[in-house]
Amino acid sequence: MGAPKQKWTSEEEEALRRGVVKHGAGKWRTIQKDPEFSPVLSSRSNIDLKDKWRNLSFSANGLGSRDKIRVPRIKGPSSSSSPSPQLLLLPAPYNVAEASPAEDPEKSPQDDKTPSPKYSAMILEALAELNEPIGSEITTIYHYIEQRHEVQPNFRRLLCAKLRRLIGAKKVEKIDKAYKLTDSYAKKALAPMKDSSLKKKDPAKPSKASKNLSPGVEAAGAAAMKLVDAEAKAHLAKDHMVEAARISRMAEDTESLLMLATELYERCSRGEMITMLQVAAQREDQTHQSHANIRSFVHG
DNA sequence: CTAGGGTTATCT
DNA sequence: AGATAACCCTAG
Repeated sequence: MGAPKQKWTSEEEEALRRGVVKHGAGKWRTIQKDPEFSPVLSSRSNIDLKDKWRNLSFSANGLGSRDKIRVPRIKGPSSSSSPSPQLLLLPAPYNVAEASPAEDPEKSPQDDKTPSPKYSAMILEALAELNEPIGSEITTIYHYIEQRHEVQPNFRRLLCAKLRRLIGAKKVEKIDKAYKLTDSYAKKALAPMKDSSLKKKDPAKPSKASKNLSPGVEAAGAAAMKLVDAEAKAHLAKDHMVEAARISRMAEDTESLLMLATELYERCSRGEMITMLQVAAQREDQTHQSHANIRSFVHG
């Protein structure tokens, strides 16, 4: 079968564009059947057209400009004056004007701690944090990382490749559609926590901030946490909660913390996510009133 | 049949 | 390793 990979030719690409202009995006079968483009696109299936158009769209508006989220209209409908046959080729992704490598004062070569986001680390951490015995679905991992770090629109595709690489490195195991840390790697990851207390690689690590919480508070918090975690947006909530706690630095106050959890719980129950800054702000504003509410919540 | 998620191959 | 393009699979 030797069909290594069939790259799209300029003719095919243009035929596709014209087809979309003529019939509209989504009518792949129609375009492919149209005698006008049929000869050129004979070796392409309707699905191929769709996929190609998707790639084209992402490249066109993914990085350069996000004005039009979809359908990069090539030409106006009544343009019969100057066809300009080959000016249709897209200028490809406009890289967001990367600064010249000549000077970069803020970048010190010696500081190699975080040269780049390091996707591998993010994935590994996500997997470790999720810690699902059956493994984590790729979309779950994606969402987890998405809220933790700002990612690009093509990150999803990247994730796939990354995962595959990690599997090759025996760090990750794939079970059906789920990904999980390999046993050996998990051990290795947990082992070095014996004497390396100076590990401040990630100061924003959640861990357990609660120390002297009263039973009631702890239970309520755990309950809220659990419930939230069950939802799809759980990762978001969890992390944001921790973040908020950090920002406010009033986490020591058990009631404050509970209040946060309550807020989160209520919001999440309604199905939407909110920015923690808002919650934090609200919290400060209505601290006094909240205490009463919290008590009611705990007892009721 | 189409839309979208997921996978593999190939190029920087 | 990061990114992109082509390809495959499945739900609606």
